[in-house]
Amino acid sequence: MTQDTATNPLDPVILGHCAAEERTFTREMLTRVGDRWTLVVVAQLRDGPARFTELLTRIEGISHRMLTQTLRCLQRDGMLTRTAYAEVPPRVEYALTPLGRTLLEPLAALIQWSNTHREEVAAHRDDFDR
Amino acid sequence: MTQDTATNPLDPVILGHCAAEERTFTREMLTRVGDRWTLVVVAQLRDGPARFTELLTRIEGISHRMLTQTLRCLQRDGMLTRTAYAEVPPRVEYALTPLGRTLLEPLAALIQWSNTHREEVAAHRDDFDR
DNA sequence: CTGGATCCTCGGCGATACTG
DNA sequence: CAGTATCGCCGAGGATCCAG
Repeated sequence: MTQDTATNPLDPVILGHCAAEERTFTREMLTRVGDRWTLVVVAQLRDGPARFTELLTRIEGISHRMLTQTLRCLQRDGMLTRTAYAEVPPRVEYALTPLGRTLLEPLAALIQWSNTHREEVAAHRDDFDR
Repeated sequence: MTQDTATNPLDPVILGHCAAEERTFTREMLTRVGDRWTLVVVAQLRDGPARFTELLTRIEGISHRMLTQTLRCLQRDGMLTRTAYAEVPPRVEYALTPLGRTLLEPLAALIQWSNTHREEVAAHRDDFDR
């Protein structure tokens, strides 16, 4: 490969100087993180497991359908676990896995960025809209 | 618990313990970063300015319409500059601003994460789909 | 309570045609 | 060459109903 592709992660992934699999996966992850509910769900599980209805209640605005879908997606990727208890009525608990937690760290950096630059961006927008 | 809420950016932003403005803006930024073209455009400008058609050619799959839209969006936020030269035929150059470049840093962390954990996630998926 | 399946709407995006 | 406006399609996602 080219010499510096290893040093800056942006080069290989975004510019295409790497395996198609990696590019695809990275795009997929960015899309995930950028979608409406993934992060909210993950954040809700950060301090401990929660049940389905519990999440549905706590997360304002999410629909039944999207919660299911988001949970399945995260579960499939090994970001969270689903534990069904054989009771009536059924009880299901979702919990973040260690892998799921590792994602929170790089995300924090991005969130930090947005907090730091919010006003600067807002100023640019006002200027542009004038 | 409560004491470390200030140190972990995830708490205020995602969990809602902060100003609505900040939450909204953070969501907006995550959506931006997660959309199909923003990062690709930014990456293309990383090594220097480029013209409209140049970008259109280099970025495989992007439509005329989406390139315009993506560029306007980034320009409005002060992430890039648009310079039109009074010539015939017209020439317009787009260039990343310092603000735009600062965004690349936290993004690299996320991209790094996806590279590191790609195979692990893939394994989970295979397992789940079985 | 959990979660699948179905229907239906709405908005994003590509294609295209048109201005400066 | 660069950019806007219009149209039409397609799919994401909400509402709802059914099942275990």
